[in-house]
Formats: sequence, C-alpha cells, structure tokens
Amino acid sequence: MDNATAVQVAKKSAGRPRSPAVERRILQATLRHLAAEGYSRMSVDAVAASAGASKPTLYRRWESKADLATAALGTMRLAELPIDTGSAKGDLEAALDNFCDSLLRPNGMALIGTVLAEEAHTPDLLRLFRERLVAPRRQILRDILEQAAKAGELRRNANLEASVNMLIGAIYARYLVSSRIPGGFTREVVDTLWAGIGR
Amino acid sequence: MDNATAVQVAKKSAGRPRSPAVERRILQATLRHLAAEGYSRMSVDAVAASAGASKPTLYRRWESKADLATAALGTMRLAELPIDTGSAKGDLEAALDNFCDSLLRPNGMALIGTVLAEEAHTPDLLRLFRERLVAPRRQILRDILEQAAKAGELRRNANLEASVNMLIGAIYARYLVSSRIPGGFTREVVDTLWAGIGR
Amino acid sequence: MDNATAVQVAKKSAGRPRSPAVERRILQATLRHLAAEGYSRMSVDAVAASAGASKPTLYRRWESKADLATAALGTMRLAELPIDTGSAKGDLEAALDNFCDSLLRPNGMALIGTVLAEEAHTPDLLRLFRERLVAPRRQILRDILEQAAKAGELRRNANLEASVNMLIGAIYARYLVSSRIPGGFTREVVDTLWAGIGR
Amino acid sequence: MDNATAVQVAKKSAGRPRSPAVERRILQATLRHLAAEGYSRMSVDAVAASAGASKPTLYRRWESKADLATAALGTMRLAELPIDTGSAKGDLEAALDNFCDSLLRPNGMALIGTVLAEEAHTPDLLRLFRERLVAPRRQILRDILEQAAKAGELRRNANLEASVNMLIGAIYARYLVSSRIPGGFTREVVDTLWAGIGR
DNA sequence: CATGAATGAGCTTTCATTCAT
DNA sequence: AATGAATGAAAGCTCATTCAT
Repeated sequence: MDNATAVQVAKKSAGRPRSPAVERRILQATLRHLAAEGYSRMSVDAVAASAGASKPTLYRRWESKADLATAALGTMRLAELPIDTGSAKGDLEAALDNFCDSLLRPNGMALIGTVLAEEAHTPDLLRLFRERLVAPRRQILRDILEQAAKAGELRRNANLEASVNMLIGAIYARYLVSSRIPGGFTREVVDTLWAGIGR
Repeated sequence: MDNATAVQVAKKSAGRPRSPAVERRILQATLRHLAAEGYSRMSVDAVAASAGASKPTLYRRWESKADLATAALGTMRLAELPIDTGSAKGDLEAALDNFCDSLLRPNGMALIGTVLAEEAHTPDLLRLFRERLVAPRRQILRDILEQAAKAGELRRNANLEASVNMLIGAIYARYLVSSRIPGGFTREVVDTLWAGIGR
Repeated sequence: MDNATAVQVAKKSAGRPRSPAVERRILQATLRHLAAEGYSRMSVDAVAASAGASKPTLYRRWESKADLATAALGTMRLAELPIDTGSAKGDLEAALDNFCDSLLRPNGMALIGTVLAEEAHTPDLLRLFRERLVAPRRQILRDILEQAAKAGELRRNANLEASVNMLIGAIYARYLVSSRIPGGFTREVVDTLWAGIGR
Repeated sequence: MDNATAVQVAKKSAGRPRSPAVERRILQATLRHLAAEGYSRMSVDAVAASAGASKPTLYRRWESKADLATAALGTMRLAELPIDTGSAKGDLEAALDNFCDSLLRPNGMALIGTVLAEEAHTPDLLRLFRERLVAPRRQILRDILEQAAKAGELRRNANLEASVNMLIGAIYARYLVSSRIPGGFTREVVDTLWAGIGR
C-alpha cells in the first residue's frame, strides 16, 4: 500500500514463511546424530523427531539425506577465540588445547571418522569438513608460526607447513592410542617441535 | 571317510569339518567390504556372496555382523618389512613412507574412519585396530628412535613419545587436507622433527 | 477499500475474487496429468505446479483430489464437427476416423483406462466419462444410422443399437491388439457391418 | 541314497526349497489386488499380507513391484472350454457369452483399465495382457469363423479380421455404457454381423 | 555342515491434506 | 484469496538374522 510494502514484497516471498528456528533445530539435531551414529546409521526419521519436526519439513529444505548431512556440516564453524598468551609457544599450546577440547567432546572424533568413512560415498562431507574445520584450524596455527617467524623467533629455514601437520597430527595420533590426550601432551609436542630431537 | 577326516575326528568334532579356506575367504571379503563401504553400509549378504558362501555359514562362525567385522579386523597385521637404510633418519623416513602407502591404498583411510565412526557402537573395532595396527606401527618408529638414542644420536632429553605421535600424526593431518601426501613430505617431517624449528 | 472493491461487494463476495482463468488452467492441467499418469499416480502437487497455482488454491475450489479429477473430466466435451460426406457409409467412416484420432492422441486410451480402473474407487469418473464422451459419440453414430434408416437405406429390421456398439467397439478391440489402428480399418468395419458376412 | 536321489540332486538345488504354494498364493493375491485397486494403488505390503507372506519373500522372487504385477498377469490364461453348439453362429454367441462372463466378474474390466492406464509407465503389463488374454480370445473367434468359411457358410469376401474386432469390441462398447451387458446382446450382435444392415 | 528361503523391523522418500501468514 | 510451510500416513525396498531342508 505504500513503498514500505513494496520493499517487503521484494524481500519476502508470499505464503507462510519458513521458521528459521526449525531450520536451526534440524541442523543441530542432524549434527548430533551425525556425530553420534555416523552418516549411514543416522536416520532421517530420528533427526526429524529429535528436532521436533516432521520428515517432509526436512525434505522441503534439503532434497536428500546426503544433502541434509552436508548442510549440517556446512554450518559447523570453528569458534575463533582470540589467543594471546604472550609467547608463540604459549599460543601454539593454547591452540592445540582448544583443538583437544573439540576432539574430546562426545563423538568429536567419531564425526571425523564418519566423514572419512564416507569419502567414497558422500565426498561432499569431507570437502565441507575440510573447508569449514580443517582449514581454519590449520590457519590459526600457521598464523601463530608466521608471526613468530616475523619476530625472528624461528630458524630461517623452518618448515612451517610440516610444523602445522606435526602439531595437529600429534593429537590425532595420540587419540588413536587411547581416545584420551594426557595432560601436558600439547606442551610436550610444542616443545619437541621447537627444539627438535637431533643432536 | 579318509584319514584326513580321521584326524578331524580325533580332534573332536564329528561331521563335516569346517574348511579353514572358507573362513579365510570370508574374512578377506569382510575386510574388503569394510574398507570400501564402512561398517554400517557393509551388508552381510554382500560379504557372503563375495566370499562365495551363504549367510548361515557366516553366522555359524561369528554370531553377529559386529563379530564378523571385528574378527576380520583382527586378522589385519602389519606386514613387517625390515627397514635398514643405514641411518636413523633414513629409517624413520622409510617407515613413514610405508605408512603413507598403506594409507593411500584404496579406502585405506576410510577403514580408519570407519573404526573411529563406530567407536560408540562397536568399540571392539577400534580396540582391535589399535592392537593390531596402531600399536605395531608405533613400535616400529619407537624402535628406530630408541636405537638412535642408544647410539647417542639424540638429545639426552628427547621426548620419544611425542616424537612418534608427531611423525605418524603429520601423515594423518596431511591426508585431511587433500587425501594425498606430496612427495618429499615424509622427509620434511623427519627433518623438522630432528632439527626443531626454534632458534 | 477502494471502489474496485466496492464493485466486488456489489457482486456479493468480499475480498479478492476468484479468477476464472486460474480455474480453467487448473482443470486443463488436471486433465493432462490424469491422462498422462492415471488418477492415482497424478499428484495434486504436480497439477498445481503445472497450472501455476498453489495447492490450497485447488483445495479451496474442490474438496479433494477425486473431486478435482471429476471436475476436470466434466469439462471434457466432444468437439462436434459436422459430418456430411454425402453418404451414410461415408459419414459413419468419418465419425469413426474422428474417434480413432481422439483415441490415438497421446494418452487418449490411458484416460479411458484410468476411469475404468477407478470404477470401484472413484465411480464418478466413469459416470462423467459416459455422460460427456461416451454418450455423445454414440449419439453421432446413431443419428447417422437413423438418418439412413429414414432414407430407406437400411434393412427394415436393422439393429441400430447393436450396430453402434459394433462400430465403436471395433476400434477399442483393434487398439487392444497393438495400440494402433491400421489405415482403412474403419472403412472395412463399416463395409462389413453394412453387408454382413453370412451368405 | 540310490540313483533316484542322484536325479534329485541334479534337479534340485541345495538349501531350503521355495514353497510353490507360497508362490501361487502371492501371484493370486497380486491379481486380486491388481484388479481391485489398479496397479498404482496396489501396495506390495498389502499383497504380501494378503498372501500370508513377508515382503522380502516377494522381493526374492520378483525384483520390483512392476515385475510382480507382470508375473501375475503372465499367469492369467484363458480357460479354454471347448465350444460346439452345432452352428457357427451358436459358437460365436457362446464364445462371446463366455467373454461377457469374464468381463463382468468383479473388477474384470478394471483390470483391463489398469493395463491401459499403465501403458506409458509399465508397458509390459499391456504386452502380457495382449499375449495371454487378448490374442487367445481373438483366436477362438477367428477359428470359428474360419471353420465356417471352410464350410461355405460365409460370403466369399467376408472380412474375418474386421468381424473379430466387431464382435469383441461390441462387448467393450456396451460395457462402457452401463457396466452391464443386457441378456440377448451377444445374439443381436452375432445376428447383425451375419446379416449386415445394408439393403 | 551348508544352503536358499523366510522374516520383522527399518530405511528414504512422497502424497493428500491443512495451517499460518 | 492465495501462498508456502507443515503434517500423518503410507509407499517401495533392504537389512541382519533365523528357519527348514
């Protein structure tokens, strides 16, 4: 009736609007189930029930189970808490500790397992996982290392790429031993990387 | 009916003896499917067909799908090729290269993914995986490092445990970036570990 | 709220009037889908999309899918092109050819199939089909025959009812052989009816 | 245990044999549902329940619903009762009466409807219907006519193909009027065909 | 002992219909 | 009035497991 309305029309499509709350609940429920049961055990029925929605409500938004799982993974994002302990080594350790926390959260590692297990069948899961979680996590570590390099704290020929892999990977490798990361482990790893082991 | 049978009878069971060849074929087929499709996608039907046996033949030997998968994983064993390149660093690199090979074999990582994804539902998978594959692999690296320590090639306070995790883990971490391990990567990792990055 | 609305009010209903164009589009789309997929495969969703309307728009007008399909069939009507070839036999042949055309149109026979298949579940479909299509078609043939009778071209005791059934039916029967009607078929039928086969 | 057994072994595959009774029950149930509800309304679940079997029992034998329906139609066969009334006209009438009976059996016409309605989606249904039911029925009539021709009872140029279509078709056409065939209808049709209507 | 058949429960997906805007 | 969203119910099909031979 006036131009405010016109704007509305431009912004809003007709009909009953989708509830964003439902959407969020569904994606969260999907993530929960994905982590707890893995992709192929996860049932759309259970996700819907868990989110308090009906199955067609899911299927209206995502056209298949794979789509749904992918979208849910897509919402994951590293919570970027600013790290500043005053020293590069301290920062690395803090970043790794934060990583441990997320891995040790219930089913944290199972989620990684699922995206790896599904690589052949649902490659998008791994792709998104890399994009949203793997890459940002690596970037944090790399930033710290580059900062240190600039500050002249590193050897001139220090291999940052290898370093990032060793720091993060050590956590994975340790998890594979016993599903737990002993206290002090991250510090040991950082120290070892820093000093090297050779004489 | 012949003396082969007689021996069996002597060994206790009457009737037709279970053929160990069948057993082996089944377990191999199980491993193949486990790696290719993951535990929950793997169908007992398909495994049986793949092994040229019938489902009750499987169920007579293992009481459930989980049991079967676990048994199959249990047969996995690291092929221990002796490594002796003449130097500790060379040996480490060779061991890591061998590790890369197994990881990059088709569905190699998917198998690890599956045991991680199933941790909550079929914990035995992960347990056996640790026992048969993770631990031996680590032991190889640790042996090399301890040898080097004895030979006085390492710093006195070198943290071998952390080192093993960093070496192996770097491969995992790198795989998570792109499902490939660039040539020369293992050497860079070994070098970095050896020399450290700090000044 | 403005005088356009006022006019509406005068016409009785308040609010936005129902557009007859929409109604027509919906019914046409319904017919298309009905013929192409059969009643039970036809989805209200697809019809709505096809007509560029939304489902509640349909449900506001017809209270169920059966209702909608029935209404759509109800709009079907024989296109009565005047036939006058100069002879009764020629007219019969022309009428049958016209019938063949409609039967051989894409899904022409499938539509008949669906109303027959639905006889037990949605009897109105068959009822309307009879009223709107079967009866008029028969009437055309009957008119031709009665004209001929009046003109003294038929045997005194000629059975017109049986004749109509035989003429029309021959087409159905032939379709059931191969979904096609060979050229010249209608002429052969008319000739055979006219002359009889007995000696 | 004797050579009879040897033969058995050759004939019989190992394992539990399929119960032919179940197979028969399933196919009969399928036909019932097919006729009563039409192909697309027919549910495999309901068929299984109706046959007292479980769904996988069906799916072990036929790989899809379409396959099952097709197989069921394939079992249909004209009960060929020998017709011999002493005259060609009498035989034709008897054959048509028999046809009427089958059409007027519950859902007799609905079955034809469904195969026509499904022509585009499940063409095998129509194909088998033609092979098993349409063609044999036509052959019966054609045999009678050819017999009569040989006996010199028909005009020299009598069109037997057209005649068969007209006889059978008249029943279809009449059914389309009211789902019933009046008594005496078949005789009227035969008489009309025999004598012709022209003067 | 090994086989093929059978089963109950479950899966993903779609439909006809109603609700909220 | 008309829209897009939501829903309960069912569909076709598959699986791990057990039975009968």
